[in-house]
Amino acid sequence: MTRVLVVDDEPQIVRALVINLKARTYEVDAAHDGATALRLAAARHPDVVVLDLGLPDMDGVEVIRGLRGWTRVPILVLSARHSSDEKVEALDAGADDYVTKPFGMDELLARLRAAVRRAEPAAGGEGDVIVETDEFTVDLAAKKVQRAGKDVRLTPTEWHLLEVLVRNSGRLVGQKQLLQEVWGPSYGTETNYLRVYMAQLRRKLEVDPSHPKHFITEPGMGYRFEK
Amino acid sequence: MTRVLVVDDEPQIVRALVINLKARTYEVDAAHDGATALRLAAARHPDVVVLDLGLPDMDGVEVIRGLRGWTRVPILVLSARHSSDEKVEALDAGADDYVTKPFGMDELLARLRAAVRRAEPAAGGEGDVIVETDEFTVDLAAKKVQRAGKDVRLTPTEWHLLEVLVRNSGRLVGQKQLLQEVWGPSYGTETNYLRVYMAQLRRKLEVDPSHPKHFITEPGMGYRFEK
DNA sequence: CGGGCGCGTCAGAGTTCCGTCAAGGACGGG
DNA sequence: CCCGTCCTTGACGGAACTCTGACGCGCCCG
Repeated sequence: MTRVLVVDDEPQIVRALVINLKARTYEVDAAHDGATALRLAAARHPDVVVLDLGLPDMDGVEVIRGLRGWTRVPILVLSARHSSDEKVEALDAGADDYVTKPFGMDELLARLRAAVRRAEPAAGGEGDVIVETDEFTVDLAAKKVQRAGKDVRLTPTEWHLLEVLVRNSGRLVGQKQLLQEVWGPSYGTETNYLRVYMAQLRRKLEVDPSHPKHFITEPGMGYRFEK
Repeated sequence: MTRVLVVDDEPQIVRALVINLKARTYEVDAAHDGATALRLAAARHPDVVVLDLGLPDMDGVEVIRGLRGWTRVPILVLSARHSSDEKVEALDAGADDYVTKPFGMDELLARLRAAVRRAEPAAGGEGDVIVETDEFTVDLAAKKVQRAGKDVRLTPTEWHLLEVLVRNSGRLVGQKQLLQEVWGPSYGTETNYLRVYMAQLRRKLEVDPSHPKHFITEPGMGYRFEK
């Protein structure tokens, strides 16, 4: 199910959006200020963010930057300001779309669909995205891992970590990036989490967990997944 | 360079767009009807399409569908019609954005930048920039070095040093600059660090480390990386 | 011819970083 | 209310990395 984060300080707008979105079977989180928005985005990993620029605690553009520091989630800006400069600033800060109030609900929903659609896995059409190694297979779409024909049980955090690594297959992923993508932007330094969960993953997926073939440590830099 | 396909039947609008885009160093193709647009898109593979819905030969939405049949190129719709239904139809047909005429050029360009930006290689795919020599290859994005088909292990400092040299491929990099970029601004004189780590790099990457072909010392000045 | 300088090489000391284990706490389901 | 699962946190031994000093070599210049 698609998860939407709605950020606006006007309760009636939030209410209208939440009702309309839930009616279309979106999952909705709501925040009424920028700090909450950033926290919720980190905790819930929405598929799209609807963001009002006029927030009580911080500039909307700062929220955009805060998000763009660690995620490419689509951001649909909502604003009462029509000036061209405002739009340009928001878009260049990393927003995906800009709608001025008052807005038509139909149009907003269509723009939201467009934003979600284009964020979907690129090579659409064919079957699921499956990454294979000698010893196990990862199905990114189905969120399933198989080893020797049997499903492997992963906890949410383990899966999330695996997902980031597999999506960057072959590339080195910095520990800061890993931490921020899995645990959220404020967890840039808790490298002990990484150590614990990498060990879990290796125990569940590697033949010889103490001599990993696929989850490779690059000391001082990060980790790398290799087929 | 980014290539833009402009589709509109009003010459003055096309002219205004072409001038503005070329001034910002975009490469521009123009079409004045739907059939030409589809043909040009196939022939030239633009990075983004700016499409007016009101075309003489076919419905703009049909053009969108025609493009979406085989490409995910961003489509930015331009239209004189303000009705919500029109927007929804175009967006659901596969358009990425919808701007109503008359439009502000600044805003249009910002939306265009946003569309191009998010189409950029996410982090998936293979398309990394790779620097090659006879004996080894350096993948800057993946932080990966291969030699004779096998991965070479580099420590953070070694990698950092290599990165600076490769990014300045062919140019001389002063020792002060190297030291400051790798070890920090306060390390302008510790040239012994350089000696040690250059030796490591050569040992790992050069065929004959004592007679380097790629990591060349310029006595008294600095070092140079040569393919 | 000899001394100074810059560079390459080597090996050891010290520090940082990583894997592992285990215990405690939060949360949800039965 | 209890129990199981999952996340967090701390501690520790060992491995990897960085730093540092010593030495030899070639080159330039006195």
